[in-house]
Amino acid sequence: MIEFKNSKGIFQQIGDNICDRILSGSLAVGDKVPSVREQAATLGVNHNTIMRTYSELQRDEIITNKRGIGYFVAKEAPSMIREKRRAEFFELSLPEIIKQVELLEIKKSDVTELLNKLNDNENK
Amino acid sequence: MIEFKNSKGIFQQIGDNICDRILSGSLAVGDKVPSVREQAATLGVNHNTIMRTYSELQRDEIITNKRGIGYFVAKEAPSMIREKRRAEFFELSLPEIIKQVELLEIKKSDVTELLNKLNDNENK
Amino acid sequence: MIEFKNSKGIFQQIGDNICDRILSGSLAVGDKVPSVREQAATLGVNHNTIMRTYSELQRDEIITNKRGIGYFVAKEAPSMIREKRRAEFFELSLPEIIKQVELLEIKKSDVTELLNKLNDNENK
Amino acid sequence: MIEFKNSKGIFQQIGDNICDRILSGSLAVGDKVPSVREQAATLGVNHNTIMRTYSELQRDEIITNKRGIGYFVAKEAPSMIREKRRAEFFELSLPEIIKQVELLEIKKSDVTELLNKLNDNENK
DNA sequence: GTGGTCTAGACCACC
DNA sequence: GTGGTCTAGACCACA
Repeated sequence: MIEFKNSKGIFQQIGDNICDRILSGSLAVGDKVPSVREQAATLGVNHNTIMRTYSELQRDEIITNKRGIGYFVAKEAPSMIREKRRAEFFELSLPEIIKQVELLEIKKSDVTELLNKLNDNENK
Repeated sequence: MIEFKNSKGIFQQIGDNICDRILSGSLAVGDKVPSVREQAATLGVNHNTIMRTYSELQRDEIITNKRGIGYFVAKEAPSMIREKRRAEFFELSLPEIIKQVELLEIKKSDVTELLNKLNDNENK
Repeated sequence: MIEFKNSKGIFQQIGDNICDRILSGSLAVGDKVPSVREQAATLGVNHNTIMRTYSELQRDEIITNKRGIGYFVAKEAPSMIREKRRAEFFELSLPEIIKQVELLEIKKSDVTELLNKLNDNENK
Repeated sequence: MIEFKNSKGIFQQIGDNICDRILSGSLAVGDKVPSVREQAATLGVNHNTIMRTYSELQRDEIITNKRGIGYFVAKEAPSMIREKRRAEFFELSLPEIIKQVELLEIKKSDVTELLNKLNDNENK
């Protein structure tokens, strides 16, 4: 799950992963996130790396810290993450995709084919 | 045009830029690309940086080298670039987009709206 | 061991040397290779030179990189090296030898004499 | 015939080629070698490059210069070239090949197969 | 501590 | 003039 040779930092990949789980509901508001040591052991990573991940998530008010007990998913976490990501999506990701499709003369059908899968999801 | 504080390295941005120019036809197959030191002076960067750019472009068979003369746009450069970028698109960009659309519950209409512009391009 | 006036670049000789050590087993799969700067200090060369060596070895999938930790001998390294060198042998070295033997009218016996030593190896 | 991206200099490749032709008899002792300008035009190379080739061949007493007339294959050229190349062959090329065959565990049959072609040549 | 990038400047071989 | 390699030293991000 962790790509050691990715362009993003490992601490960031882990943070993204936690955000993903919060969005998908696999980590609900108020849930305790794995402890630093536990998380480090699970992922086979230095605990300093996890510390940085949690520190930044806390700074972004996505998790909160109760001293001596652990970190917990903040009340507003899902909406904050969704807000932030939507902004990134519409301002960065999507325009880039559009540009690529035009420049590379990619067939619309190749893209819509994959989008149709999403239609099914919306009907769920 | 070159962003010095981008996440991508300068040498890579310069390479991307050259690829763009090849795709757009501003640099045609067989054309001589600016000499290493000339390019360095033009862009205000070190010649080693350009060397790295050119070396990687040569490795990807986008430019070729004639000893003592310079670098030239390779015969298969446009197709190589297109192929490389398409691979990146379908393997990296698009899956990421799909994932985001699902996770953020973005409306299909918001995406298709932008795709419709591409229909126009196909009719050209 | 490193020849500074050789036709091959220093960075390449160092790479060849590492490959030799992998083939001979002195560097085993999964082993950490010396850190860039440590290696540089050991060999008395610049760290950029080692960076180039390691980058190319990584590109050839002979070593892999774990961010912030170091470089490690890749799983498929020995077979990759053997494959690469065999290709070089049959495509470059051997044809050159054949050409010389023909052109110089060298006696077959002079060559087979040395090849017979190899018979012994095969019987091992 | 000329590889622009070879490790050997172009001037050297051209010289090697001329030596090859002298060995094979395609250029006989006393023959006039192509003029600098003619050779340059034929190979699509700068005439300075040819000048360097001829200068070095002259220095090695493989060709001689008659001012205003041209360059000619020297009397002792074939034997000199053969001598030089044989030395290189037995001291450099062959030992390297032997080393490779052992290290890469290349089958003897793969090598002898190609050597057998030489037997046929010897019978000519 | 690790790698990664860039600069500045030097030196070389080749065309 | 061209590319190519190496050094020395700096700065940064990441673990």
